[in-house]
Amino acid sequence: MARSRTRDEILAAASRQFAESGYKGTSLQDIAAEVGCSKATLLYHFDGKDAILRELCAPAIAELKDLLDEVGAAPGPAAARKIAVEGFVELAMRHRREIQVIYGDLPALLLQPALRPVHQLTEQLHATLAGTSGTAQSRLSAKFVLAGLPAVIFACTEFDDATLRAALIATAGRALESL
Amino acid sequence: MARSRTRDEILAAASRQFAESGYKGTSLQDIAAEVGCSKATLLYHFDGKDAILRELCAPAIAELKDLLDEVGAAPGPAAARKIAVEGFVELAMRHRREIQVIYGDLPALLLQPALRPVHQLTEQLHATLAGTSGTAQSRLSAKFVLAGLPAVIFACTEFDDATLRAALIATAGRALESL
DNA sequence: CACAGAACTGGCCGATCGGTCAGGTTCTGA
DNA sequence: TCAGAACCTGACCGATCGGCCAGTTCTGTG
Repeated sequence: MARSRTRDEILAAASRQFAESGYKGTSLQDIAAEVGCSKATLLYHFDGKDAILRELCAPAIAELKDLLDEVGAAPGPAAARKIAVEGFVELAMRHRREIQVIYGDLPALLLQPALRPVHQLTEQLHATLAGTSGTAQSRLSAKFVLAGLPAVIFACTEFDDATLRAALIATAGRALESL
Repeated sequence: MARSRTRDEILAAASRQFAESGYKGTSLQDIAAEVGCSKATLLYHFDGKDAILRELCAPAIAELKDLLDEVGAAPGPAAARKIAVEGFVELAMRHRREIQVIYGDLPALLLQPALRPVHQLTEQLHATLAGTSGTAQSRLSAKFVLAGLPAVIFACTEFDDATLRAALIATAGRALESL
């Protein structure tokens, strides 16, 4: 995979800047400046700005897909919801920046080719959290949780991971417990 | 105030496009095209792109300030929190698009001159929701609610306002009730 | 040492960005 | 009737965007 040191540094700088300034708000020149190389070097290692975003988000998107497979194999709706919440918290914490980039710039960023699969995956996750009842209240709580989790995970760097994980699962659980 | 019909149409188009595509993702040309006028006309009516954003968000920001004054005059922490949640839901619903623009693009958009006051106001709101205990859990829940509310309000156009308002207050209340 | 291929760069491209300006048109009140 | 205000526009500006390419430097191998 990671074939060159410069290539990794480009991904790292892009991750940081995309999360901080947004995809549109970050130029190739900005990334190149942080890496300490020329803009042409970025385009030597990647097929374009979109390709950088795609490769950056690929692991997170793949894990999101795995999570949904796991959710699909759950014995019942309650178990599915539990897996979805805890799994998403875990996933979002492992990929803080990417999740921030993806979920922080919706819906504008969803039009980006690199994030094509995300929309469907998010819809599935939403459906799981909302449960089978399909009431307005349940769908709304699900959206609430899906929006709140990434925002908090990115914003809260002050807590250690264990504390953050436990608190998020508790808060999300309370928000969803109307069902 | 609104001195011309074209001026209002510019604000309406800008509001819609900023919310849909983000501030950076919307060009003056895009707005002009929707209005059906030239780009120069936008800059005749406004001092620049930033001025459009400023005027667009001014009412929402003013109401946010009023809300915080009201919160400050509450008899106790519990009452303050109740006023904050219900007031913010009401405010965010009345200014769906603007709230989406402001809260949907953080933190990149906060650097925009037009949104200078927003950061401090948001901090105050956060402090109110978190309460005086200052525990990690309470601060985290507060951020969770502040991120979730705007996202849901913008995303959920399927429910009537009364349903939405009631459900949001209930969900936010549950998320916060660890205190 | 020679050489192939990977890594990297400066310079350039067309497009588009926000913004300016001179000038034309339309509205309005004395 | 007519001057001035209000309104609107096409043409243009410098800056910056993502992307491209020819050419140079680095590096590992026979």
